[in-house]
Amino acid sequence: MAQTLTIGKLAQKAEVSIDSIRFYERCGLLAKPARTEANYRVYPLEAASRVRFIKKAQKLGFSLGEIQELLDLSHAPGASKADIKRKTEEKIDDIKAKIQDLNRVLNALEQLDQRCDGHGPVAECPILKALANDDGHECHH
Amino acid sequence: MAQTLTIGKLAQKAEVSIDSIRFYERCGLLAKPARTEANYRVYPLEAASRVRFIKKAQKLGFSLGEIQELLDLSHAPGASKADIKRKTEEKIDDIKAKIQDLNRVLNALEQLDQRCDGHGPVAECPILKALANDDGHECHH
DNA sequence: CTTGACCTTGGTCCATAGTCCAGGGTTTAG
DNA sequence: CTAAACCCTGGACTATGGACCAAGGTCAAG
Repeated sequence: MAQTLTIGKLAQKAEVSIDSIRFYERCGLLAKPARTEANYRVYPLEAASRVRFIKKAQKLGFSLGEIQELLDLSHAPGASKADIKRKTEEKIDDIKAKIQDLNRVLNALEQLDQRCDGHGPVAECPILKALANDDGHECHH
Repeated sequence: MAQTLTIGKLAQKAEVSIDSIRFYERCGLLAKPARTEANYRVYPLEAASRVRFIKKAQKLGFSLGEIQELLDLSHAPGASKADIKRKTEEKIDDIKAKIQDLNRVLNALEQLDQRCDGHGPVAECPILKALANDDGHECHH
């Protein structure tokens, strides 16, 4: 019977909120669906796969804009696997760069943390001192 | 002569924008400064250290809200070094968690990437297929 | 005295990915 | 028939960290 889905059923099947589905539609990630007489959205069953595609790609670090590019490519007649692979590898590099940034920050924080024994009043805190001192900025007159 | 700074000079010394300084003031990170007759903000020289404190802490991953907590602690009479050390360690854990999340995403992306040889039309792309298939969702009827 | 550089307030706007709400109409179960 | 559960639109709101704007006042150099 249910060859089609209402927005609520689709949301349930794809495990997202109704609002998200309307949002994806506004962004162009989801095609505008057919409507009933009463102006209700009517989705084919395959719409659930599409929404889950979006969710999975999001979990892999792709933004909605990037996901749209992936979906566009997947329908483009001239597109090749290399195009998708390239986008994947760009994202990989992207994430590696973020990890490196975070590792640098982590190292800096750990070094500060080691300098502080955690005993005594805040006035002598080496962490605060490190943040407060003006290394390399005050002597350019 | 210049025992004090205008907002423009302060911004220049601390290497931030004028807008940032006003923004920090609105957020309570920077005390409201004295004013001239003409209603210009007048800062003591030490204000530059304070602004640079904010910038450095930001580079270490602290949000403005967290920085305000650090600054509050640094002036609280009962605060101890342990309080600062604790906040630092919380941030360390925070960043470690982010790195782990990113590493998980990275692994998943790299596995997908390896599955694709990069040759041929997009229709057979294993990456898109992996995102499109409905593992573990379609069979609960 | 005029020009340009600086300062003021209060407000809007950006990206991101939605959430929530009001004020309607519709459909379904009892 | 009625109440609950569903659907519609459009707009406002969330957090973050500012950037940018208009329209005006002020200050220093030439």
